Amino acid sequence: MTETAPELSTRYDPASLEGPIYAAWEASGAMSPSEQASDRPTFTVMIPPPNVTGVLHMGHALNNTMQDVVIRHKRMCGYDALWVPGTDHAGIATQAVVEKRLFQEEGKTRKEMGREAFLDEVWKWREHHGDVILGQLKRLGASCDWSRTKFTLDPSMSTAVRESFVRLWEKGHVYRGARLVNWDCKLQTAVSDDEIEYVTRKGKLYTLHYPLTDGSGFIAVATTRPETMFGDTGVAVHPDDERYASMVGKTLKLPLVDREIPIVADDSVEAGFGTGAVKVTPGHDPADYERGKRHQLPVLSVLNNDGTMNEECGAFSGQTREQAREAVIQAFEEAGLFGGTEDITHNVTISDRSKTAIEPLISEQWFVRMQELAAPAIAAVNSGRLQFKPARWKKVYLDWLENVHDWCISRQLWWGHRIPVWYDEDEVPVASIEELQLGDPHPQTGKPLVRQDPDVLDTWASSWLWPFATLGWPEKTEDLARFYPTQFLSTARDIIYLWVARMVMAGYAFLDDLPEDERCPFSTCYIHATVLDGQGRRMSKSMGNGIDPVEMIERYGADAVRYSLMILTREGQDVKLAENRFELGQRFCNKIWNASRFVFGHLQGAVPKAQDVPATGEGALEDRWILSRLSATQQTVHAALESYDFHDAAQELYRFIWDDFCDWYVEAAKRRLHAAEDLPGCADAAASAAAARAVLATVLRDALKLLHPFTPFLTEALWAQLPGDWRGGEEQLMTATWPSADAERISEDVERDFATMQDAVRAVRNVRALLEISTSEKPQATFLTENAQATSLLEDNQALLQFFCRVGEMDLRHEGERPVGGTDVFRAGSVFLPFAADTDLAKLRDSLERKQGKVAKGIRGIEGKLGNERFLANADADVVAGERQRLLDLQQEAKTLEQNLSGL
RNA sequence: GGGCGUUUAGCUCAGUUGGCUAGAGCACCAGCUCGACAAGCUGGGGGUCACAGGUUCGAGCCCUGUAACGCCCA
Repeated sequence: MTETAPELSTRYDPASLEGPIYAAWEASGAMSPSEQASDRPTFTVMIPPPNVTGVLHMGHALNNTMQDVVIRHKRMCGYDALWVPGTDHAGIATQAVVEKRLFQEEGKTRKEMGREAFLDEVWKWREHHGDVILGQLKRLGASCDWSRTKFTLDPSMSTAVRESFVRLWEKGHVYRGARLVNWDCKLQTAVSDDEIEYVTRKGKLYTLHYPLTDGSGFIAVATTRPETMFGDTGVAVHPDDERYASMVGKTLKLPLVDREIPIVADDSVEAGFGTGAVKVTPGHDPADYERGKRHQLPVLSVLNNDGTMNEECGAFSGQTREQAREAVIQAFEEAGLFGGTEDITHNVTISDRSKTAIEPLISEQWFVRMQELAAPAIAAVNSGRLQFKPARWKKVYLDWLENVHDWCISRQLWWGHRIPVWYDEDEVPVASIEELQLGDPHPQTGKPLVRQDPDVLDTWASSWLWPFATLGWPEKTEDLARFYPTQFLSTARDIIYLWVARMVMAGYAFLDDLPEDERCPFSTCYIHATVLDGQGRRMSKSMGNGIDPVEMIERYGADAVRYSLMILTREGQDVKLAENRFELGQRFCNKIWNASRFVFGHLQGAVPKAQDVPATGEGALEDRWILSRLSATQQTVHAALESYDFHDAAQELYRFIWDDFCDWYVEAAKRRLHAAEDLPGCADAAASAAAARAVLATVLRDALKLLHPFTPFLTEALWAQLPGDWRGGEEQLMTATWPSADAERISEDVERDFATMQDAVRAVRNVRALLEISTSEKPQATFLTENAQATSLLEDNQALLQFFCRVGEMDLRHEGERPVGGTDVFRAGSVFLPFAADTDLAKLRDSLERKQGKVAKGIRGIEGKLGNERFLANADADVVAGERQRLLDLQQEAKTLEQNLSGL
């Protein structure tokens, strides 16, 4: 008799299995939905495209595991499941990476190289270093349809981007103009409001004295940026500030440039900040820009695009901002106009990309008018067409859309979708989906086109088309008809407005030939947890506190990483991760592996048949019990997956596999399997063993299916070991059918009876431990129950009880003399094991007394309730009945404990 | 300044519409070479549910306030 299949080692070894299994999945083509549309419903997930330059981090691992769990579940449920993968060209990031490398390795700058040569280099770089992350997703087990992989700069995506731009242009949603934008001086491009962050830094507040033109003194202005004074076109004070009331309306002579500027009163000035008077520099500060507008002050730009002072700054021109700051202060000191320095902490605006200070700068850029596009995206959430999970993120989404600003979509970069606008010699623009040639006549003016707009579009201007451009839009493809709108989008909270809101806007803006309720690009937006390190800090490259998922996959296995992430991440809550947390999944995988080895060992040479499984309501108690638990677990897991409660599903599987199946059913089955071996030729024993084998096979088969979305490699490997009959002709688990619960098998009575058995076993084990009875000893045991019913339950399952308790002769009764011996209570009575000559009663007595204390406390609590008339009057009848029953149980337990103790 | 989240065992976290003696995993203590698994098995100890009020017959859960930590927006 072989207990285990020889090819299965005692430890699960993921490294040797994962590669071939993934290759087999790919070769099978099962990661793609069926070619032809059928009556099967579709289920579509679009991957949030990672940067083409990126490598997998824990956030990706978490997010993509969830998507894979969803897509595998749906695939098994019979959907035409499609998960579209791809990458994002990440304009600024990618260009910066290649620019840096070219400069370091070859000493070249992009400007020296020219646009085309530089772009060639970026494409080459992408060819060799891009899409690493997609390979890493395969390591994780992601079952994407790789045949549909998209890149946001693919020709089909370019077509979509041009189409969208021209449509917006034609409807007047896109415009060009000079506005104050966030300027990244290092990368020398505009960035949108969403690509900047605020950091609190220590800085200095300088006081400068501006003399009044009428010679009646000066006004002291407080500023953190003295060097921008060349662009000052006014000074503002609060209208209620009495200190300055008499000065409002007068003018000042701006030092160093001798310009006359007015003093204005404006509500936005904080009288308590600095001196209460602030310089107004509309060309270099968003707040001042607004103030300038309110008071019709001119806008003056004093910086070049690289952040140096421009020709407006006279002798200071050409200096850097830092140099100019020092020089200006010195000049003010020399002129006797410097009022001193104060240390402060203030917010500095930083570019997400270059991490350098953002310079607000007046610049000619392209913008999208957002308000009108936002309206249907707002309605989508309000109508329930789009659901957020957790729901609270709806508010974040709506807050942004309801206060949306126009979107600066042009970037002064080369890597990206070039703006499809051409100009004639009079600078009259025209937007075109088709590539226009210089020299061609302008469609409206007829004059020759002399240049194309040099700028490219913001990367999000291609990403926002992702849910449908990946399916072929603007072509009316079959894919688009079949798979749009999608069902599930899972992403990080920090791109709710950068990406999620814009995708919804785009769906409504561009898919206008679809009915209203089919335009929203997805029905559920799942906002996943943020992965933190063991100390609760965000994982970041600069802190070096990240955990590399690929390294974890290599150490613990992909399934362990996936499963750990799923069970550790509760919905909507950040997850703290340390490397050793993956041991949880590793141990669970190993448990599944070994439980399967046990089952396979007992199926070899004696493959049970489906009809060996006892009919509903028949068979051994443990059979009925585990089949009840199996169906209940199927229901719970399925419901949890349907509502995207990954933690709950993972938890329930853990409990079922480890506690119910391994600790109880497998152990219980051993008795019958061994009995059949020990009694060859005994028909009853053989039948009982066959039933046990059939139940083992049933539970394992369904458990592997239920586990598959979470631990796909392990379960696929084990599936291949399951006897063919039990695979039901489904050779590949990935595409096997999801099990449906047999509700008839779920029985409260059976579960209650088995729980009584478990409790009796625990009581015996506890006494054995207290009396230090070794496992090899088989003492006589008495089970004194409360009533005949309990006794007959134990009698019916006598052999099982004896096996679990490792006892010899058993005395089962509900009346008669109370034996002397080591004792504990269980939910239907007491157990007694005989004392040995040298038994130390202290531990036993201590244990019983502690229990007595707890029971007494419980009784007091319930008596208090039941003695309260208002409780009896107000509480639900079943709650009162429950408390009454509970009191009886506890009183019984107290009485038993009392008797048992006095018997010692 | 506004918004959101968190606070339950030494650690990481569950805890359903308010109703059993508040649960799990890890860690800890004691004992096990048990015919799948020592990445295992068995038993055990461990909690003033952040704090203060309130509602209720009854609060970890609902309400008000406070504190600490974290995130987002301006």
